[in-house]
Amino acid sequence: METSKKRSDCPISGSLDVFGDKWSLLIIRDLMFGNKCTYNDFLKSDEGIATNILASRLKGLEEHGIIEKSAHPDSKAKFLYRLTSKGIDLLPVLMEIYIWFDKHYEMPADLKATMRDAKKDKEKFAKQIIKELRTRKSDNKSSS
Amino acid sequence: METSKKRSDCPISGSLDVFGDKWSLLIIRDLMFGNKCTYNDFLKSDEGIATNILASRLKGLEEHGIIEKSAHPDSKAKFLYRLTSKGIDLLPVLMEIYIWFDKHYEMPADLKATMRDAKKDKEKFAKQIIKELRTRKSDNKSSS
DNA sequence: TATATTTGCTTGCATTTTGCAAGTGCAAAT
DNA sequence: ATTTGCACTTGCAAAATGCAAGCAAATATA
Repeated sequence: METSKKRSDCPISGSLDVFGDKWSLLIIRDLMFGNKCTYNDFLKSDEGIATNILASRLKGLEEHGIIEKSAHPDSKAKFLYRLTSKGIDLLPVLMEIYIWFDKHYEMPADLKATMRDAKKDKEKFAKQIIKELRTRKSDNKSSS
Repeated sequence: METSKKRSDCPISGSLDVFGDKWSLLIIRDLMFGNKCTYNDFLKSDEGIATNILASRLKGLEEHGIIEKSAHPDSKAKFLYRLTSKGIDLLPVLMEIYIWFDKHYEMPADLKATMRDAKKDKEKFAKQIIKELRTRKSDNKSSS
């Protein structure tokens, strides 16, 4: 299971116990930037997460209070996964990873412009994203 | 081995392919804040990394250009591991993880004061750390 | 209304990664 | 000359991951 014991008191170590695996941060990315919010949305991501792993990661993230699961307004067969405010607070971490990657690797073309914005004024960029995340709570278009 | 193929073109995914496991970021932490620089230094960290895993992670981080291995000035039996500038560039990522953790969990007492500083002026804090990392290249006291 | 499809999973099993203990070779200290 | 320290490697058990199939409830389709 994913309710593992903590390895030390170190904040980095403790954080890794929450999202330090190959998949959790990708789910968080999908929720934050990918406009994804259902199980099948996550399954369809480019990296190709296995369905059992996805289930276990969603459970873990929920247990750690990073995401929350709720009824989907469109259908009883669906569920809505959303970032909690604790999850949204990971935005700066994600942003710094993007910035690091941008500096040392080839950035996908469609992200280059966004990255320029983000680097120009991190605070502003973050606020914009957070605003979108909040408004997304009320509306819900799950079109690809 | 650790020369895994990339899962997608996504920067988050690509970054995780470099340091997205349970141990790599802890090694980077030790190099960045722990004043550690030898194999045994890393082995002795609180989390208790297994020696074979440590070896494989060091190899991976070196292959990815995050750290570099060199002769230890004190002894031919030792090696010196240091962050490259690419590795040092991960400082903002680490800092944001600390800040996130500080907000949502109990911070170890000895880090609270440091965190206050870091949050007050991130740039300044980062520059200070980087400065220390650079000067550390010339000197080298591996006392605990 | 009956059937097919979608959705969000679970289960079983093979493969891979991890963890643990022991061992190895070279350097350095005693 | 022998022991100790350092940086690993090796072998094997345990755990995590990946893959394919299955499954129940809800919804769409005929």
